[in-house]
Order: sequence, then structure tokens, then C-alpha cells
Amino acid sequence: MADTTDDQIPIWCAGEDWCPITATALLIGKKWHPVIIHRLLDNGPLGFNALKAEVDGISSKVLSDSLEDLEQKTLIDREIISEKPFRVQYSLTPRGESLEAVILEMRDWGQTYLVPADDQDSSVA
Amino acid sequence: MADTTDDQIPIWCAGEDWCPITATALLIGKKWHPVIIHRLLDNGPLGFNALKAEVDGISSKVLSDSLEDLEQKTLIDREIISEKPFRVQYSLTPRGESLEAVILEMRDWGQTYLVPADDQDSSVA
DNA sequence: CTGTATCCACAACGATACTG
DNA sequence: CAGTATCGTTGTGGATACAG
Repeated sequence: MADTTDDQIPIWCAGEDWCPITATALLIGKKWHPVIIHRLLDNGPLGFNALKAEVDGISSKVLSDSLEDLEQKTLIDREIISEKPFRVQYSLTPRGESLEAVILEMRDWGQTYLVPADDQDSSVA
Repeated sequence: MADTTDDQIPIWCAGEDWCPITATALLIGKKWHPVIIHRLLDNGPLGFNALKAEVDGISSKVLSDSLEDLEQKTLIDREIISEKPFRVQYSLTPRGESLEAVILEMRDWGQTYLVPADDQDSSVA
């Protein structure tokens, strides 16, 4: 694949007991990671606070931490779009976008089998 | 798929900031959970140590802990198949089996995008 | 606006040992 | 065979405050 930036692909998946399932689980099982990717998938590139608002419930520290982690894994891309009023834009890399199938499958399963019981009076119909 | 008999759904998914993606991520993002489910999917019902061998790398404590968690979430079923030589059998519930699509999607993505040095002859050691 | 700095709480993981 | 008990380490998440 053609890399979009100066970043070379880090082999962050290395391990003795390598298992694609475990590796993927550790990647998207960080509570916020899949949601962040999903929001980016749905709303396109976003700034830090816009993303924070979309995710809803995450703290700055955790979002910052997650973003850094996702960037290291070349799943998202960080671009400075303005220096004066310092503005940043987070977007998905092709690799990040490729997670759509997994995320959607997770969402679908969650909606089907986890049953939001939160408001089952009207929306479940 | 018509399960429809499972009306006693435990609401272990309840939460204020409910999100099917997050909920599913927390469920299968426990490092070993998806692997356990996958092994059960592939090899059918297994005993404790057989499962431990299949997962490979997990400790008794963690497996026991994971199993208990998965059982609580009605994803796996524990059945005592022998009292004298104490034997137990772990199997997937319909709900657990329904995770196959997600697990497979994760595995597929991991194999495609995480690139196990296995395929490329890069012994990362 | 975009984050970092602390600090803390709690859960997860792991190794070892031990029991029925 | 099928776990439990312990203990310690690390990781993850969260609140608040502050900085460039």
C-alpha cells in the first residue's frame, strides 16, 4: 500500500503468541477506539473538541491518549490546518477506514444482542 | 435467526452513555475473550485445560476469570459432564455463536492489515 | 482551540503455588 | 482434571487544572 505520509508502518503487532484476533481485539478493545473511528467514519475529519463532542463522555486526557495511540498505529491522521488559531484535523487513514466492516459488525451485533434496555418503551418497536 | 426464546436478557449492557459499539468493544476487547470464543467456535465444546491449551499463553487464573465473565454474559455455557473424574465442558450459547461474524471480521482484518510477520518471513522475535 | 500535567482508582494480566 | 488463592505489576480511565 502507498503510505500517505512520512510515516513508515511500525510493526506494533509483533509478538510471540501472535494471533490476529487478539491483536485486533487489543486494538479496538480500548473502549473509546472503535467509537472514535466510527465517529470519524460518520462525520469525516474533525477537530479535537468537535471529536470530543461527538464521542461524548470522554475526557481530554483520554481522547488525547487514544488519538496518540491510534496515530501511532497509523489508523488516523493528524493534520494541522491552521497555525494562528491553532487548529487540527483528525481523519482516518486508509487503514483506519478499512476497519469500517469490523466496527459496523460490532455495532450491528451490539444492537441486536445487547439490547439497549435503556429505552425499550418506544424505540425498540 | 429466530431465537426469540431468550427473553431473560441480563442487562449487563445498561449504561448512561450507551453505545452498541462501545458495549461490544468492552465485551470482546478483553484480550482473551474473542480468542476463547473463536476456539470454541472452531473446536466445539472443550474442557478447561483443553481450552487452555487451545488458547495458548493464558494462565489458569485469567482463563477462569474470563470464563466466569463470559458465562455471566451468557455467551458461553458451562456444563459438568462427569462428577467422578470431575469434568466440565464449555460451549457457546446461541448468543456466543452469533459473535462469529464479528470475530471472523476481526480475524480477517487482523490478518490483512496487521500483517503477521509470519507471512512475510520477518522474524521479529 | 488544543492539548498536557498530575493524581488517583480500579480493573486486567500474570506467575506461582496450592486444593478437591 | 478443574480450578482458587495471593500478590504484584501494568494498563486504562477519569477528574481537574493548567498551558501554548
